[in-house]
Amino acid sequence: MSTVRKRDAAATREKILDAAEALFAERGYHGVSIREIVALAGVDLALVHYYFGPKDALFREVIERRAGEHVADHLAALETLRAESDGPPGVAELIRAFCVPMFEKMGRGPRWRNYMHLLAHRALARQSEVFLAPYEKTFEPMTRQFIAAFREALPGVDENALFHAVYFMHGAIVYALAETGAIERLSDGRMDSSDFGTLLDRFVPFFAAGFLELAQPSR
Amino acid sequence: MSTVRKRDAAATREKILDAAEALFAERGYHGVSIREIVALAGVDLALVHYYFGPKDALFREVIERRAGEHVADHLAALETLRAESDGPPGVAELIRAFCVPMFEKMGRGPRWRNYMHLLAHRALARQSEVFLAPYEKTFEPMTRQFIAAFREALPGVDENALFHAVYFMHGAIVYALAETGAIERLSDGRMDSSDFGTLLDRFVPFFAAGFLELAQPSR
DNA sequence: GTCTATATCGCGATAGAC
DNA sequence: GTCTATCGCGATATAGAC
Repeated sequence: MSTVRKRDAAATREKILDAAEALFAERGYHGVSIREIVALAGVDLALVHYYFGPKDALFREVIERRAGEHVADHLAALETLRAESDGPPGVAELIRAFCVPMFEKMGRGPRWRNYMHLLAHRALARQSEVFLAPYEKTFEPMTRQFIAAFREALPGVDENALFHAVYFMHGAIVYALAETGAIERLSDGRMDSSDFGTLLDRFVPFFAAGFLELAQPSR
Repeated sequence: MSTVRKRDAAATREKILDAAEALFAERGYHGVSIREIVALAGVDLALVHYYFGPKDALFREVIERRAGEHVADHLAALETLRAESDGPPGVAELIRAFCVPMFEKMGRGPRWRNYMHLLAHRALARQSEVFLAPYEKTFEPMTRQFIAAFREALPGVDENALFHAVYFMHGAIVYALAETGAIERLSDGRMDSSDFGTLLDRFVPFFAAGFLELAQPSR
């Protein structure tokens, strides 16, 4: 009996988190009410407060549910790359290791895709939003490790220029992950924002050329 | 007398639009109430409906107030470039003409800066948001003109690859315009997201290298 | 753990005096 | 053109029955 109760409890929690994830990804924190979340989840209104407390705590939990695995995937990709390389990994490999863990999750199914949409949307939110801080603590240390690896790959390059290059790359990734439909509209439907395989094949050489330009200006 | 009335009316309208612009840029459409807007503007609650009607119409008006001038600046930059060049403009010049009209506005004062923050935030919003359509009609034709110019500058390059390149560049611009504080945090305060002069000097060669890679793959 | 019922508040919108 | 007053609704949150 208590086992059944426990399993139901876990299932209820997940149903709420899944619904919240989908709706927050679609319309942002303020654009979604708890009532809409429970309607989509098929659970009672009061259960949200029972499991998660106030709305902002629910929002944080939606991100934190997947953030650990997400960041671990990035760090594992960097580790693998270092283990396989003689000497410091090259720029193209680092770019690939930085974006594959994100692009790959877009194909894992609707839940991970909603999570990535949510992260992309959140990446453009301004600092003042209360619920941003915990996220930054998880993701920024990972980004710093990649920046350190880029520094090794491009010795002698101005440090601030390198920060800017990573900044440019991160912006492009975030925009692609958001899947706003911009590329479908601009290409009159001939391209597909969810084709992250083709996107990756173009992304890596494009940004590698930019990073290499830092080390060897063409004029 | 009626002149005074008219001038006051226009001033009231502007006060509401300025306050709405600042708050929508900070927290998005759903994160701001009309009551907060009138509090910041120092005008009466009922005047918002008198001048603009419902909340979503006010939001559209905030964007449309500046969108015309903004888009015209882009097109003028492209025209100037074409007039000054023998033959089709080069890739670096096109990149500069595409991003200068945006970066430049960040230094024009807080109102234009708020408008750009709002556009950046909005660029990541998902299609379903009702109030996106009019904006797309204004900006997409301009973007198409730049894409056509890039196509002339890089004859023979795969068209979809070119779309992706513009997509990457646009993502990086949007992220920079949002000024989320990410670069300050990652650089431990040594860099400044509002220094668009330095950013531009790095942006142009970085992305020019990426575009040129499309035409001359390094391997 | 779940659901009913409700407290309390702030929202967008508007009617009508001035 | 501006302001007072208020309507009706839906929001978050919670107390308490089951």
